Amino acid sequence: MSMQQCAPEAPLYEGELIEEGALFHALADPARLRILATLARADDERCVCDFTAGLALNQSTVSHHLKILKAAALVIGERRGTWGFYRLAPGARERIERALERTLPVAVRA
Amino acid sequence: MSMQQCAPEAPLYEGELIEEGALFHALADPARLRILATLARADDERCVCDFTAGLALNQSTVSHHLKILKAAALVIGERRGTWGFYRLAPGARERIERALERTLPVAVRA
DNA sequence: GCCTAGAATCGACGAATGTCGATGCAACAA
DNA sequence: TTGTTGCATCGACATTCGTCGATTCTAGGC
Repeated sequence: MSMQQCAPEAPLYEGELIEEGALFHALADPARLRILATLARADDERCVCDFTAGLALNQSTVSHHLKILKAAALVIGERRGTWGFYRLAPGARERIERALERTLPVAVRA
Repeated sequence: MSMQQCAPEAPLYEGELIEEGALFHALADPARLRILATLARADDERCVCDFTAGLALNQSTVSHHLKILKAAALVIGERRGTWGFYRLAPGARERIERALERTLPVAVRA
């Protein structure tokens, strides 16, 4: 018996990471990332019409992506009059960073 | 005319963010996140059999997820003898952090 | 040689996703 | 009132995704 052994019983990381997966899922689309990147660089809010004009996508598709980002609590939407305005949700980046930290902690050695 | 105005011409963020979206896509599944979390907490590599045993998934499904993580350059796989071993790719976390930084930069005000 | 075991690949399936066109809705303009 | 405009919602479609069973491949053990 000279065959290389694999450790007899090595358990997996216990966490389910379901919420983390859902959060990363909201980031798994270029159009949504571009919306987030625009909002992150805006001083304040941005009009929905900017996204429908700037993205090469149908208006209903843009609305669909905004809904997903809102459901993930990454953006906050508000309607004033005829126009809709969106802004980055407070702590959006921190939530992503924490999800990443729970998955791939910086402290490699505990 | 008292209607609230939306800025006349506000361009979007220029980046395409396609690669970033693909990277986040690889993270958009709890099983893959759990594999990554396990590898990140391992001193070294882990046997594939640990994942097939620990995840409530078919062996072919686990292999499929490992292939996706490998294609995203988040893990490195090696086969020695009968067993397969995977480890976290060097700089995996840094690549994710940079993708996040390109999307939601920390420096809110340029 | 033959047989076994771990892992990757293939084929198929249902479910979810991204996209669009059409419709609905709310608010303003005339 | 009627008409218009911006956005959300609905219905449908093709594509992708996650999952499984079966098969293939490689490497050891006999």
